[in-house]
Amino acid sequence: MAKAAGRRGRPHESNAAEEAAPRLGPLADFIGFHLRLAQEASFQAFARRVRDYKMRPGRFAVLALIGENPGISQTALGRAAGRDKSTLTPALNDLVRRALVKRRRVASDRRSYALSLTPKGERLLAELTLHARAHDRLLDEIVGLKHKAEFIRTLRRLTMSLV
Amino acid sequence: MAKAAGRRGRPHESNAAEEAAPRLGPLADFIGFHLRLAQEASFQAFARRVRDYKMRPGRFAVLALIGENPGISQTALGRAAGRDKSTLTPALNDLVRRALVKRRRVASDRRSYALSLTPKGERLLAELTLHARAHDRLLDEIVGLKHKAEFIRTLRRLTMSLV
DNA sequence: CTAGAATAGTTTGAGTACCAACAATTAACG
DNA sequence: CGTTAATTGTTGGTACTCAAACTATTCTAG
Repeated sequence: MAKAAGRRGRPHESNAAEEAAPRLGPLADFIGFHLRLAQEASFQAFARRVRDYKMRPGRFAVLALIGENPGISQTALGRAAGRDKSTLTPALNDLVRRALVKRRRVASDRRSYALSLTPKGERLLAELTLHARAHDRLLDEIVGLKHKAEFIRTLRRLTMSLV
Repeated sequence: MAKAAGRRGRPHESNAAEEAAPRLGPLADFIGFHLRLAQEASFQAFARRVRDYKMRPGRFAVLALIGENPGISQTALGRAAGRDKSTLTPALNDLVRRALVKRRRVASDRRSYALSLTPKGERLLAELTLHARAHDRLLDEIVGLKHKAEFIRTLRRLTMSLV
């Protein structure tokens, strides 16, 4: 394997080692590798789409989860979004500063916050959701509507099983 | 003051807003959202597995791609790994410092480097590949061997189509 | 009632990512 | 040849991530 080494004289040909399509080797069969590439591609595509809102997929997910679960705590939000709670602190600071999210102290447990959207946050979420739907329709097309449900089930199985 | 300010002592209600399983709302149907969660879970699981080597999935992919394509340039490596070239500079600095990768100047194009593994790099790659295979066998089990090929094809389609 | 454990959120530090701007080198074309 | 354009890798700026250490509060034994 991996022959084609050694000759150093006149590299008149593919000297530059796989200019177009490098070999993936064992990587080609690794689910994790392709998972990462696909996730990054989807992430970038969505980020480009909503660039004007200064929102990226993570922020959108936070906004959507708060909108869907008013009163949720930061810790629970982190679990749902798959992010460490320490990651949410600056993100929420930003969203609160932009008057999209409200942090309300909870009387029964003064350690935690109850998060909710402001009317402005609701409006922005509604608008972003339209873009997100459009983005996901594109993904649907690529995945194929027939396979979508099964594909998402598989992704969820991975998420759940690996913790 | 402000002691008995409210009604305490009735915490049997699910006041804390979705403690166990928050609602996902529209997110539940978004491929990108589940893609991110699954990728992160797989990433973490692999990172835990090879923690002792001070290697993470991205570094492993870089090592594997160089091993598979000796002489590859940093730019081509970045494309293959789905990373910006500027991201690779510090990563390669580290790998060179650890004597796992060699940077060789190319006579025919003195702008670029030809990357290759050192013997030590080859050995580490071989060892890491074993762990990667074990990790991926776990993923195979979750995905189901029957669906693996189709699953990877779908991921590749996403990567290629979105660029 | 009180000491210790557990939990919510914040801070800090290291790592990783992109992009834009840059110097050095090479290619394209008159 | 010489001017201009493109490419390779690096640097600097910003952003996002986790994990560990920390503060404040609540829970739990005893």
